[in-house]
Amino acid sequence: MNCDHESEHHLAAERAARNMPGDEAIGRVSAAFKAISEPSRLKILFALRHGEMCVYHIVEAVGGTQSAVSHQLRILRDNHVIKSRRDGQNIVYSLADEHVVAVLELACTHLNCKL
Amino acid sequence: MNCDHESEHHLAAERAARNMPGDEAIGRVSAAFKAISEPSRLKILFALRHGEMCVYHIVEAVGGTQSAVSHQLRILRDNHVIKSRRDGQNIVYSLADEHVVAVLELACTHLNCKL
DNA sequence: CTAATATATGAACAGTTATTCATATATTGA
DNA sequence: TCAATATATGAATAACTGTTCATATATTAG
Repeated sequence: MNCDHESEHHLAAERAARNMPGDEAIGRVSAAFKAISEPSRLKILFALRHGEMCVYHIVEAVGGTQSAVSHQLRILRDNHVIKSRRDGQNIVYSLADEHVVAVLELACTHLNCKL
Repeated sequence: MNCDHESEHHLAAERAARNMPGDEAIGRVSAAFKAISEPSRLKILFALRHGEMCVYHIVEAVGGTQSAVSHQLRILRDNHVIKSRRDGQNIVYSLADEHVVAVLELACTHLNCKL
């Protein structure tokens, strides 16, 4: 039921268990990646790479209904992937910081997707 | 029903729509992020940062049943997040490449998680 | 203040997904 | 070949999540 317990792998397993982030950290990272993993939300992020936009224009860029986009924006903002500011009647959204761009570009490089 | 159509935002929206990756690319990126977004699979990735491991030791490091871990490993491998090789009776798993480490570290930096 | 515009939100339904259980496949040693 | 070990997988259920619809809130113009 067990394989070699003196092996390199066993040592790696011990180190891994000892250094495993707590559930709180795992949960936050998980939520962030989950937020950027849905196709409709990914489209929003790819759209916002071209500059900040209000909701109406995001809808224009990615398609779908205003309600659906608004729900998705909330999830992205709650997970610190995008940020928002009010400008008169509009709420203007933009990517939270350069980390977001970097992660998207890394993923595209890794998967051979053209940006 | 429309806000300023000559604004910067409108131009950004046009550019965004024009340069939006196709559904195929969006789907691949989405699947990859979805793969690394589930807590149980994230734990596997954090574990594998300490070196390649066979299934038994991954189970040891992350907890859960052998079956559940095996299902998760399949999803990670299908999405090119991890790779595997056979070594006798064991299948040894490891992170696919440095992109994976980089993405995890970016996320942790962004979210102020200690690694 | 009122109407119009822009955005957000709660509830409900539909589709997706992680886990469990039982079982199958593959490799090794005897 | 047979038994033991290591890993994978199909089906089923339970939990989660995205979208829609209806409606609410907030800002501005008049």
